[in-house]
Amino acid sequence: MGRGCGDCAARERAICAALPEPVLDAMYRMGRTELLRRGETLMWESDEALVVGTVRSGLLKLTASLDDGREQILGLAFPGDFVGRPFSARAGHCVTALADTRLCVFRRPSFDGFAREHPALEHALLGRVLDELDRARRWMLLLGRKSAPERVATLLLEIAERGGGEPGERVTLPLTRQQMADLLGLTIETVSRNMTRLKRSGTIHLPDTRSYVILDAAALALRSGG
Amino acid sequence: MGRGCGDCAARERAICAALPEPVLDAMYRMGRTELLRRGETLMWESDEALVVGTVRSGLLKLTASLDDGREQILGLAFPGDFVGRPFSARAGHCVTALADTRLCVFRRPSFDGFAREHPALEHALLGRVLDELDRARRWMLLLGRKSAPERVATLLLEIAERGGGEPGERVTLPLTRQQMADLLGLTIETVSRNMTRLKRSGTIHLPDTRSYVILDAAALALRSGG
DNA sequence: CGTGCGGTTGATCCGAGTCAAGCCAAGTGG
DNA sequence: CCACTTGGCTTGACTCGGATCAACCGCACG
Repeated sequence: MGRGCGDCAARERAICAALPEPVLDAMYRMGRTELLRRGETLMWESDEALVVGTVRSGLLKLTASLDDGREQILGLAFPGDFVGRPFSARAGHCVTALADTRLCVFRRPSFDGFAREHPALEHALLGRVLDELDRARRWMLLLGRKSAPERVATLLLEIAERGGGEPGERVTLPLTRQQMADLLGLTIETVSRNMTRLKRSGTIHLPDTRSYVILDAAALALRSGG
Repeated sequence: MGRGCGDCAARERAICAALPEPVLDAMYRMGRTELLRRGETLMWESDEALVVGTVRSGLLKLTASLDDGREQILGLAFPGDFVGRPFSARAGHCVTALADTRLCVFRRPSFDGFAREHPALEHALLGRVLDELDRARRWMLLLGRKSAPERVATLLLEIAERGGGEPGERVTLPLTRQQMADLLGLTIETVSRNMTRLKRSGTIHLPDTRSYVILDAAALALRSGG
């Protein structure tokens, strides 16, 4: 696949879907495949953002932090998701791998120029960013107004839904308890306590610490607060 | 100015800036001026979103709520800002006037089609939505991790900055205490207490309940937590 | 084997929520 | 003119949920 990241870009479900062939070809030549090991960081909150990219496999977190180290996860990037901040020098958040992750990476200036010349790409990007904004705003409601039990219930439902499995199926949890806490604006202890509370009430089953089964979806939805 | 909202659209600083004349002309014909009185709502969280628009004058809030009435303000829309959710049937949030507001409104389906045909418009929109996403994410850090005093300090700095006046200038506060609370994920009492605490410490001055003067910007920045 | 990491659980603390009272300025109606 | 209401705001007393501090478990790994 030469210098670019051919089959990588070609298989992106969101950004590249619906792009005409010649546009895709040109994109191939711009992109490079990059491997990010668990824990490594693609870009920093305060640095100039030199790249954008799409996730091929693995999982990334976007985070922002306060001076004293308090951290908030702003979102996760699953395979197919776009990361980085086009048209701006600063991303405003860190991007770090939660698992070994393969990316298709573009230098930002080239990507910006390319996007400006290809409305189909900008249209796809716009749809993607609008979805992301919706998700961020729903999360603002959770962070601003939901109680700890509601937050945990919401997260479990969301992940189960995102995975798309049958109700009653085993869901794999791609996050540690600490990462759940960082996503929910809680502490690890509070997350843990609420998980065991859900377990004891028979709402969920916990085969191991990185997966769960929803036993009573209605009860979980009730606890999620709407 | 006929049926459309000619000078309205023409003067939007963000969406229409950089659009070529013929595109603007076509947009004129699509848009309608609408007046929203303080407290009236343009669209509801759960309803189908039939319109999008830009704010000419006044102030709007975007909100989401839980079943039991707890409310979170997701953002404010000042003159020039775009509101609504293009390319989707559901906005996912309410849009309500905090003051009497004039809007330039477009039926969503027409706007969507028009945007698809005019890459310059989609590009402008993309830039706007990316900024909005950045802002939402910075607010997620506040909601998830900042203490009440930090939240209040952050808001006062942000509004002062957005207004762009000199340091030491009187800043008019476009929000009631309740609205500040809804924005910060706090209660009205906590906001009030922290305002008086800042006043007593000499960090700010409060000429009346709807304006303030920053006396010690450094101290305020320090209290905002980074 | 120990060591470290992720997770759980308990005891305690504290910050923000809740409940309640009261202030002040701007209506409103007699 | 005054009496009364209303809405926005402040303040105090108290409660409670989630943070903090600390101990401990279980397991993978050198």
